[in-house]
Amino acid sequence: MKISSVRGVKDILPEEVWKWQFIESVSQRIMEDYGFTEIRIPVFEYTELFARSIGQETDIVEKEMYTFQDSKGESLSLRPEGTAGVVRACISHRRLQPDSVSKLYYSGPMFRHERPQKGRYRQFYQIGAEVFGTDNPWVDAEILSMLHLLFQRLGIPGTTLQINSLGCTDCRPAYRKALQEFLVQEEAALCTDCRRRTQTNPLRVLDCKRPDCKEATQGAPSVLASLCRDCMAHFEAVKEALGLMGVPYEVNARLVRGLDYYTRTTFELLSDQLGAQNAVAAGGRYDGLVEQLGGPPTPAIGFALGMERLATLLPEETNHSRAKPLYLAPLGEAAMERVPVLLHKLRARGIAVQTDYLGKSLKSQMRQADRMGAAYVGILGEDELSDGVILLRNMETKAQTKVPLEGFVDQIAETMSGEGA
RNA sequence: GUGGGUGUAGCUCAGGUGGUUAGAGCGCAAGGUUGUGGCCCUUGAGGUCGGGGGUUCAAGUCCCCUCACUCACCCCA
Repeated sequence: MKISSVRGVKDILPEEVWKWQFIESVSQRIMEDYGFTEIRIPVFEYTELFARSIGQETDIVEKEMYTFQDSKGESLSLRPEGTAGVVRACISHRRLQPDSVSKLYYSGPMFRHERPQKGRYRQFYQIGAEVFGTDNPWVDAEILSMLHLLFQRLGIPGTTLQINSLGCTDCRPAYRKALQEFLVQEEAALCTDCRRRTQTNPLRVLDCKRPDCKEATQGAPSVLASLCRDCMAHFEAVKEALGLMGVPYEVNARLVRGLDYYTRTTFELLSDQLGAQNAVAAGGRYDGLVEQLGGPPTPAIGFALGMERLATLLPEETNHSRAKPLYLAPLGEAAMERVPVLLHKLRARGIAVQTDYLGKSLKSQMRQADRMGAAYVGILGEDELSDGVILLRNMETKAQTKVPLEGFVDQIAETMSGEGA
């Protein structure tokens, strides 16, 4: 029986895995520098957690979660995103104290049952970060500057940062109502989806891609114009800080987020090279979520970035070269018998060394050594064995020297460290 | 969930109007040097032509179904 992988998931093969390692190591470094520490949370939670945080009415919860019952009949779901779990963990462990800030990051697979598409998989990897305990607008700007720096370090070209503010519980309801009234009047010009959204989630109509809908909502009231004084001041401060730091951005008053918990600052980092799935990173403030999930009132902000999307944007030349190994080429059975112990001693000294296990010809072994980028090849044949030496070939200069078997490990350790290999 | 495109060796792809043993390049393996890499040359391995059904004397090629991939809608990182 031929077994295949599940639809919408993919293997990250050895040729490509460097991209994930690179993204992980660079972002980990930056986030640590910004004062974030890692938290590792479960891949599944009670379904209710996601329903209450992301929003019962959202598509993610309504039809995209991998939900199942365990043997006790509890409804569990594979996480469709990371923020809910992080918030839950912080509440569970009572880590959210008044007047203190905590900064956490996470990474790992998320699961959503969507139709697979370019940059959209059913198991996909995200890196995310959250700041709890302050609504200081400088922190919003700090998060954005961190993303800006991250993309710079990764060498990702052609991205733009869009920001918006969705207001708070004081000012958003009024805006929502005003927008709804406007949309009802324009209803004739809207697509069927947008007519439905007018009732369920009017803000999303602003995000519709259809030209007709865009046209019809040209004159729609702007969120930004309806912000209360505090939200307005907050948004102005974020923009000012970004300006002072030289982080380029665009204000997009139609930028709306899909998850219900967002308040005030929201943002997306868009790429011009990804087709329809063009959001590489996105996030925003969610000042009400912690309390809503049963924690103390705690303002918070965070983001998540999609690793697959980022990986496709990485310039190929980013590929880092790994340390050039030593290749041990035995010839004949007597020589091959000496190999295991020799390998062990070399590796115990921290030397990267590889060998042939198939008893191939020297020519084959040389080819193989060349392919794996070996710096040196140690040839051990009958002649060498009887002389008690190993013939050490420098693959770059082609120079060959006889090294006594006795001191081989020490000598090669010195030779290879001397070249920073 | 809805539409469009595509499915031939590990990879990238050729295979007019259906007609004998299905091809190339790259990659892989062996050899060209009695024990020596990159270039070059030779040879070789590797394919139920996504799967199933149908039309036909004959199907990789036509028809139907199905699955997968892909792009867009939708949704979103």
